[in-house]
Amino acid sequence: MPKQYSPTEAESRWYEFWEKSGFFAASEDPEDRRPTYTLAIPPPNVTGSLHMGHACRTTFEDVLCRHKRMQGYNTLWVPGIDHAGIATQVVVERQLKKEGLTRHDLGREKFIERVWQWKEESGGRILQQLRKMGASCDWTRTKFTMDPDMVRAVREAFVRLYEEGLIYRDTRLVNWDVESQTVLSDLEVEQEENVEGAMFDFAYPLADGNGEVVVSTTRPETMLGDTAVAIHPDDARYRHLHGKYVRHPFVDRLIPIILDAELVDPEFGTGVVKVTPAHDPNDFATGKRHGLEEINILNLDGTLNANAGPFQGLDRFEGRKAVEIELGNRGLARGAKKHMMTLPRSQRSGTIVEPMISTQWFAKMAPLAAPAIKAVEDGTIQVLPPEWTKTYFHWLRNIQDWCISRQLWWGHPIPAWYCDDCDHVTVSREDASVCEGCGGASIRQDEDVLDTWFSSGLWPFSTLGWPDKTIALERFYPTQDMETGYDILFFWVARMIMMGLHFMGEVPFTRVLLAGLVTDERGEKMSKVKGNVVDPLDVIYGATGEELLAKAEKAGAKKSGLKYLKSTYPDGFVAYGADALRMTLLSYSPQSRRIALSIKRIEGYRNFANKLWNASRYALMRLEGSATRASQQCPQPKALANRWALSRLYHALDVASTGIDAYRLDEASGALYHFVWDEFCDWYLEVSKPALDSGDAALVAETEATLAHVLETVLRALHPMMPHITEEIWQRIPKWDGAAKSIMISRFPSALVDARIDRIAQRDFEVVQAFVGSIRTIRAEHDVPKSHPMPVHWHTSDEDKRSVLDAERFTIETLARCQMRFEADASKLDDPGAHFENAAVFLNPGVRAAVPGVIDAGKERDRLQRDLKKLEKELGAVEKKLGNPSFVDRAPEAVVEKSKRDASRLREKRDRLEAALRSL
RNA sequence: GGUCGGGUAACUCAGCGGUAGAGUGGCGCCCUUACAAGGCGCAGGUCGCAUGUUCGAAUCAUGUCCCGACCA
Repeated sequence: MPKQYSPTEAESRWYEFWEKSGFFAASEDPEDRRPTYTLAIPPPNVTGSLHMGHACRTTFEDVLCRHKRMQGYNTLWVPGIDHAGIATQVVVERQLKKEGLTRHDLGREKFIERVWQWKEESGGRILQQLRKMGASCDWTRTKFTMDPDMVRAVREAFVRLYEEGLIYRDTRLVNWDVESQTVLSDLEVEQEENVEGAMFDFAYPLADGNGEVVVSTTRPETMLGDTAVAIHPDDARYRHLHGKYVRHPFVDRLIPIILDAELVDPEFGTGVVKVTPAHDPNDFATGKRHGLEEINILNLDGTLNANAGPFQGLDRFEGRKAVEIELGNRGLARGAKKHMMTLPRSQRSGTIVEPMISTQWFAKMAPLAAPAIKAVEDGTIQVLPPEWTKTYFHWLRNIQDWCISRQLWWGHPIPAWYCDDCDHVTVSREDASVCEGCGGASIRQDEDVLDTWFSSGLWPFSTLGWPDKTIALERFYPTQDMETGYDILFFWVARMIMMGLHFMGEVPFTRVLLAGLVTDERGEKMSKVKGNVVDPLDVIYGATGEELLAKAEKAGAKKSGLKYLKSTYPDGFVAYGADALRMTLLSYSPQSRRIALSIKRIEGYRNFANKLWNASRYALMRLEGSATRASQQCPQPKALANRWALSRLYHALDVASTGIDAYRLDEASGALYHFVWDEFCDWYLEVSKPALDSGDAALVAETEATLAHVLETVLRALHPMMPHITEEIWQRIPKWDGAAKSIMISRFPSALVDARIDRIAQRDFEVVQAFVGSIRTIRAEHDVPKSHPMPVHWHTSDEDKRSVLDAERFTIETLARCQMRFEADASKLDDPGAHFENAAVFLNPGVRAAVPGVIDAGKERDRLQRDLKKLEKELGAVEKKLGNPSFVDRAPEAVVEKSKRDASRLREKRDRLEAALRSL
């Protein structure tokens, strides 16, 4: 085995082995009686390529799946991709543009063919990339939301909801994306806050020629669609205007002055509000209240239409300018001032969304939301971390109907047909050829498609074969966990719950696990423009600084972004490997909403992988030539270190299991990390050296057995988190007959079965550790070279400690490079200065010692005084506490007792330290 | 405007009523045959601020100041 572990080659080799061996596949065998564990992947976009968010999701999910699989569950992790309506259409349209074409040149059918062609060639490469993370998905069941069976499920769902009256068509004010030229749901509109804009004032002349009213707006062009001017009914200033009209300066229209207490805040601005029912949500509602005319002034591409009169044909922003200028020309402009505002932007295209009146399909949400609320309220579905339940409830309790139609070509067509001869709308599972209403044959299908999230909402059951009653559906629904980023709690999780409950009558999963968003190490959102995107594949396989820069530049990073990149990662990344990345992502608490990924941290876990690798090298070297093999039975050693190792293993396994079950993967991975590094490597392996070299056959045998056992067990425990390296090592470990072919299908260890708690061993070993530690400190502080022999005169009046230290003498002497001499005469240590020349002293609980001939008195005095100071501070705090009568009276007895014990221990130590100082 | 987070060592974070923790970084000594991607040791914090509850507060409550997210 080489000194350094190199992940790149090993990772792909083992991944291929697992996949080929069929270890990822879930079983539908009717004889298979194992309990199931199912998790549906949040399907990434077909246009997507792996980013840290995916890497994070994948790691968490893979840990959960591998853990359950190793625990004997029939585990199904359903993979798949989402057809991502707008995103995909944009990608293909961009491609066409390079050829000088638009989708309209091709026509709908050809365009869709083209999208499929693109999908086959370059879509879904993310599924390959997920494999690089080690994802143990059942790839044989990979689904795409546009697959024929998904299409059928979507149709079925649509038709049923329609039949139940939960889907309807209506004309209302919607969010229009002029760039993508489609409607958006409320969720797809993002509010950009604190944008500096202008509040423009202008006057409407009164129709009777007796004056004017001044109104304010941030969107002057909308005045072209004004159909009222509103004032507050109680506003004394404008009482004379009641019942009057103003005249529109550009289009021939008389506009009524209406009274509306809801819309108008008399304190704001002039207290007069222009009303544009067709282009503003509040005005729309006002229009409904007053029966106002709704005048649409925009074309679908955002240019002004014929209703804009002289301004027809101008783009909306040109129109704004032109209206301002023209109002100025006519002497109606009344000035403008800066105004901070919030702009609605399309999540997809980024363009400013225009409220527009349009006829669309909607899904009624309230009846679907009620059971979804209940499922979380009554605990059928558990949300972790639990803080999110409040957000979930808030959204569902205030939910608006969901606009589900989109004016795209790529997506699930809406299965509705309109008749030329009558008003009937035919909604049907099969493609319709005649009108259901009049039987006429001249019908045409709705041209719109469904919101992508509509098909995603069916994911947990559509992927299992719904609407058919398949074996898979029967067996694997409901699934257990849904793990995803909190950013799609509404988009997806809530909708899946609603759909699952509605169509299956059962929740789609019993736990929702929400993780934070991955950001750069400054906590800023990763973005191509900022140049701070860390590509998981670069982390896994390595990339030079130049490669990173070139990539960021190509992705459109700004200068400042490139500068940041250059200064933060000047040398790029070495190949850290997927396991190191996984461990890093796991180490962040799921409570935190931000995962500020730091390369340094990844490096730390790469080092951990290397540490594990070298520890294994050591163990394997020691086991070579021996008949000892790792066994499934926990050894029952007699030697202290071996018992201690098994006891610490117990603790680590216990925390790891509890952590995984509670979705505290940070705690689980942390426990194993610290066990491996701080206990197994730092102590146990060191202690095993003298034991294995002792020549004591019994000791050698039990140490070998323990060494093999602990290593093999901890590898299995680590496997869900670091699948590749654990397999690479595990395969080399001599094991029991009939061991599984792969660690991934072996049994996940349990503290009770595979380890052995031993409090006495822990207590005793701590004495050894403290002793060794004290000597090391003295050695380091006094610059005593390790070659220099260090006689240690020690004493204890505690029989247990005495026998531990005697028994472990050889171990301690090896670890601390010292010679232990028991000092029977305790008084010598009361005044070490009198009996030992230039002695350093240390005081461990119950054990005192002097190390002669090592010190510079001045340095030792400093050291002891430093210790004393620390000690006195501690003691002071405890004594103060004990001196407080109400503490002694009111605090629980155990706490008081502990404080008393602490106080006497500290006092004793202080006395001895003072004695040592005096005797210097 | 509403809701929810967060402000702990130089950095990134954990802890969330009983004497402040980790990783990274810093400093010193070591190329000791598992590992320099390492070992050993050391130094760093009045836990945003202010009040309160409590025998006891980083931890609970109230207020306040910053930062962030989501919703309107």
